[in-house]
Amino acid sequence: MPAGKLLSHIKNLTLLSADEEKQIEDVLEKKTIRKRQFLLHEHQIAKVAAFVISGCLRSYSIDRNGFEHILQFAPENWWVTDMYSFISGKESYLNVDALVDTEVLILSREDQQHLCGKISQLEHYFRVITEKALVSTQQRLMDNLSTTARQRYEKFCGTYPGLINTLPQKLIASYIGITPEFLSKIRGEFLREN
Amino acid sequence: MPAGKLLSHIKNLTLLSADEEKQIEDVLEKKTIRKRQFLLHEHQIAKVAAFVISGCLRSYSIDRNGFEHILQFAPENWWVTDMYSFISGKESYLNVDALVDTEVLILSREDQQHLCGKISQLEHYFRVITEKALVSTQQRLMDNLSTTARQRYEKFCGTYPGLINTLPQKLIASYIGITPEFLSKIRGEFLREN
DNA sequence: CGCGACGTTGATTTGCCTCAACGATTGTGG
DNA sequence: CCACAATCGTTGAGGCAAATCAACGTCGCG
Repeated sequence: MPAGKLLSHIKNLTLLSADEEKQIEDVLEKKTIRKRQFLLHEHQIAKVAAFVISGCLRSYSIDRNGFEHILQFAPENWWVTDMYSFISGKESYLNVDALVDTEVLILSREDQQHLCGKISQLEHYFRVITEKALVSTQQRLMDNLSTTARQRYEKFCGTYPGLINTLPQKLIASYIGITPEFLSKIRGEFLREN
Repeated sequence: MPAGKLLSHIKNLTLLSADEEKQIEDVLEKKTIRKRQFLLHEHQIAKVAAFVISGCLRSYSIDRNGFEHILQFAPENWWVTDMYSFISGKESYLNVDALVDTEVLILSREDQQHLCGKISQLEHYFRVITEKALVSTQQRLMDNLSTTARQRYEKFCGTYPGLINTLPQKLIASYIGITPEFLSKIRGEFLREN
């Protein structure tokens, strides 16, 4: 039952009847994305969103100078897509690829909209998780406006202790918005203090 | 009929019966917020959100050095609150105040949740506008990670041509994440080029 | 009128970037 | 299973975008 993890995730926030569960399961497609493979390329249309069952994806953009900026890591139990493209139907500006071999459930925007019209608990679920995503993006934005690179790194360590030792530092640097070299220097200081 | 603007806004995205409109109107409270008055102070609990009928609010945080960082301007037809506090019930970290005399409709989280349970079109409305808010916050975050102050200023001018000549430059600087002095210098260059 | 916020401008400082060189680690083809 | 390339992390020298600090003119408002 590959959809089990997602159904549990939904049922943490609301209730579903057995019939509703079945309707949801029926539209989901399980998929494996191998390390370095893409779920979505920029300039494509993001017709689907992915729920991560195991592994880890990331979404990122590439700026005009060729630098990557990571918007989101998506480990177990996270959704990921290019939300802009997903809701507008226009070209995405994000890439989504796998940091390790990853299993996901695929849900198309079309199926999502259709099901949300039929199952009000599902619409509730998506409203609530979108609200949470908004809050965390807002807080990250405010952090970027008000704190130094070092403070952001310390906060990242506190918030994602699990990812620290898994991810290449390159990716952490990209997420907190600095160069890998500068992150290395911050960590240097850091160690020297203890 | 003070709720007219909000009902129109909802009906741009979905359909409402006359009875549903009435239920919504019944829980809304109209309020006037004079220039420099607060809708919400940090460390309070954000029990309500506000929909702006006329005027303009802003939400902002104050960092440990006493500097303000503007998260959002809320002109006509925008919602504003401290989303973090609104959904979690915990202490807010944002302030919301009025830049000019402003008329708003007040909706409590309690009423919102209750009505969304009864009127599925309303839940749909809030899901959709939350998705849009998420997209615009994500794009602003990516801009802050990948562009220079000058590019952000030019983009701001393009995106909010209406606000440029209304707002003190101080506030624009705070929104794009630079000091007022540096914004002044950018504008200096800018003028000298034309 | 006079005070206090605002915008401007210049001198100096600083946080972070750029570029370059070097080991260490990973991974890959033979 | 090894040799070699590619990628990653570290370190240092130098540079640049933006912050800081300070002085000054202007304007709106009590």
